[in-house]
Amino acid sequence: MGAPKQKWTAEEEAALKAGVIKHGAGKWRTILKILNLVVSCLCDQMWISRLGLLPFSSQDKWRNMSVMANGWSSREKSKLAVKRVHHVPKQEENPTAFYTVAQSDEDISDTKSIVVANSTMQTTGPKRTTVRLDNLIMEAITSLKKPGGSNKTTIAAYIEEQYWPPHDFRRILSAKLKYLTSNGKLIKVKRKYRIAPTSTFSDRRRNSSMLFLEARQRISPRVEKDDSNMLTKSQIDSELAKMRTMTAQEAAAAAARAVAEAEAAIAEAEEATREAEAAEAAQAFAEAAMKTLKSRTPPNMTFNICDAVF
DNA sequence: TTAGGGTTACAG
DNA sequence: CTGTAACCCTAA
Repeated sequence: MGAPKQKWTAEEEAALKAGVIKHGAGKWRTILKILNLVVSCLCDQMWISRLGLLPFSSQDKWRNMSVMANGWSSREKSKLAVKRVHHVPKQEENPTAFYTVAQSDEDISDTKSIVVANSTMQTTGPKRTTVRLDNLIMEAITSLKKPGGSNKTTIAAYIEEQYWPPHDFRRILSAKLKYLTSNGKLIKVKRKYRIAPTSTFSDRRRNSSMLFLEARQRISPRVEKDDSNMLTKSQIDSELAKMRTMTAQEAAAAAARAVAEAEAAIAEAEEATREAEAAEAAQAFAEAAMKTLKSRTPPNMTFNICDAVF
C-alpha cells in the first residue's frame, strides 16, 4: 500500500561495506555521498531514491547486516557488546560474518564499529582511523624539529618511514605543501616548511577528507599497482581490463578500492584545485569499476569485501 | 545528523 | 502466523 520496499543488491551492499570500512559505521551522511557518487553510473534509480532521499536507509541496512553477522535475531537486542564472531559453520552464504561490532554503551570510545578481517589485520586503534595528510605533514615538521623548518624531501621521508604512502605520494605532498603554504598554514622559507605560528592548524570544514594513506596502508600488496590519485585514462582502461578477468571477489575488492580512491581523490581535489583532473579520473575509474561489477553479476555475490580488501 | 525504537511489507 | 528486512519517526 505505499512503499514498494526495494531490496538491496549485492553491489549496493558491497559499496556500503566499502564506505563503512573507510569512514566507519555512523558517518552515514558521508557514506551516502560517496555511495551516490560511485554507484550513480548504474543508473539505478533505487539508489537515487534510497540514498539520495533517505539517509537512514544505509544506516538501517548496515544495522541489519551487522545484526545478521552477529547471529542475533532481528534487531531487538541492540544492547550487544560483542567481541568476536565465530564463523557460521552452516552455510557459506553468510557473507558478513566477520564484523566485530564494538558498539556498546561506553566501552569503546566512539561508536565507530570496527570492521575486522580475519587475516593480516594489524592493530588498528579505534582512534587511528582518521589520519589526514595535513596532520601527517604537521606531525612530520613537528617531530623533525628542524630550526628553520624541514624541506619537502625530509618531510616526505619522514612520512614514508612512518606510514605506507603510495608511490607518487611525493607528488601529492608537493601539491599539499603548496596549498598549505598559500593557505597560511605553513610558512615556506628557503625551500623549508615550518608551521605557521598563529594558525593553530585546523581544517575548517570538511571531515570527510580521510586520507588515502589510511586505506592504502592496509591494502594488501597484491593489488598494489601504479594506481593512485593520479590515474590516467590509459591506467583506467588497464584497470578495467584486469577487472574483466577477476573473480567476483576480486572485483568487489576493486570496487571497494575504487570507492576509497574516488573519495580520496575528490577530497584532495577540493583542497588543492589542481587535483580536479585526478578526481575526475578517479571517479571515472570508480564508476567503471562499479559498472564492471554490475555487469558481472556473479552466481551469488557471497563475497566478503572485508576479506577481499584486507 | 545520527542512534535507536517503531511500523509495515514480504517471504516462508 | 512469524521472522526478516526495508521504511519511518524523533529525541538528543
